[in-house]
Amino acid sequence: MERFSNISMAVVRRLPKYHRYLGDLLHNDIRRVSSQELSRITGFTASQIRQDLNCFGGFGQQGYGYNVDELHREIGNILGLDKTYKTIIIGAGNVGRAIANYTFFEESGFKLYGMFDNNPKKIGDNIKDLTVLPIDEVESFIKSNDIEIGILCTPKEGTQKIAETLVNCGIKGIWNFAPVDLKLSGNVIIENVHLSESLFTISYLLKEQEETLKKKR
Amino acid sequence: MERFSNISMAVVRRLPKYHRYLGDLLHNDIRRVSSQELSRITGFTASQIRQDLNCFGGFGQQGYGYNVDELHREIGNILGLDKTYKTIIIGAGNVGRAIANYTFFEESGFKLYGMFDNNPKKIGDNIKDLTVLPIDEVESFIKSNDIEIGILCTPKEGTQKIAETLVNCGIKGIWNFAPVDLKLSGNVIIENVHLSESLFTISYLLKEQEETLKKKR
DNA sequence: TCAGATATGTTAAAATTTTAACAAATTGGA
DNA sequence: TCCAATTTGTTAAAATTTTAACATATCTGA
Repeated sequence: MERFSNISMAVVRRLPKYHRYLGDLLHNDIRRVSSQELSRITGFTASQIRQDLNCFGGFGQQGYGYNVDELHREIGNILGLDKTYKTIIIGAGNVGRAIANYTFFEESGFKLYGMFDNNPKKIGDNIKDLTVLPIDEVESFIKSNDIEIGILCTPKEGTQKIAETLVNCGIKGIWNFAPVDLKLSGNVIIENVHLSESLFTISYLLKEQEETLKKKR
Repeated sequence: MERFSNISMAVVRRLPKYHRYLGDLLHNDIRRVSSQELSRITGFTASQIRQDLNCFGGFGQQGYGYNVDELHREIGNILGLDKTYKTIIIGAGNVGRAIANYTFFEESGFKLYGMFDNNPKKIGDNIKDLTVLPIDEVESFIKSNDIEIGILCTPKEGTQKIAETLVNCGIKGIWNFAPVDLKLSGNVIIENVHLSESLFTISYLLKEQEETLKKKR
């Protein structure tokens, strides 16, 4: 991924974990934490944690550590969790429905405004408090509702085309569950959840482990 | 992740992509491909592709390139796609149901043998051709059916405990959709799908991009 | 108030990952 | 048959990421 920022993706992908663990600490009324303790909890090295946090500023205090509440809030801000985002789901199949009903989604500031499908059997279905709309209406819907994020839960085939449509409508981010790598121009953010690749990785690791265990014997 | 193999996770995570793109080529009756062409398609550098493939053996031929069919098959074998795996799903909520109905899952050799939940309202539900069983029965079920992979679609709270149970029953791999990092001893493979972290990453990137665009103006 | 303990921010080193370079092998057309 | 073009496998360099080291600041208990 080509980006302008000097923060590496490796760091970015650790931020949500920090946020989650700090939330846990907060939940347990722990007010103060050192990088060493965070290391014990998260499994990252203390050095890495300090270095990561320092990308965004000195949140800690020498001799004391980090204030849990403050750090949790700061990372939340860095992650943009203070904002809310308007979203739609394309594809009202199993995955689309699961995301629609995923409570964490709205808890994190992502508000679902609409669901779309091209299958006449699904159009008109009620999912949560929404009615599935025909895909033809997606362009006008995005424009009139200022939708920022599109969630693609479509089968492989139509996905590239619909993604292009979304980008043309000015969508800013795409959460892609379809097993394709989208080729899109412009400044759109793409975040893939490639379940098939995740599965294949398990398959590989299981096979690898079996072979290593075999050799050890 | 600590592993015995000298193949890095970075390489492993690219293998499913190679496999997918080679499948596409095969589907289009393309018999031969160079690392340069693969680079164009996949977005990885030709150098990286050659280096990755060479971790597993010399599949290509100088002056010719790679035979698509052969390479596709070889990578499939490396990924262990020739095998089948017996799986169960824990948690018959939205995510659990989506996975159960995810056709790609069974196409890839993962056979779903059972679904479990602790909610009396869900126990007895029919999902696909399976009936949701009470979680108390999971131990005996795993042992008597030689289940190899457990798919955790449970809420945050109970997940660590149920994972420990699975490991004690001899499960080999866990596909974890719960927003927790499992702490497990032994040789069990853990593959996380942390949707919340994926969401937060989008949120971060959107905010970052907005700020960069603002500066440019 | 003082001194040892603690723990950050930061710089430097080590490790890993990616990219580049190129020799050697093969292809394919004249 | 021969030669230029192609393309791999492999080695070396560059870039990135992680880990270690340590000076400096703050805390805490006596």
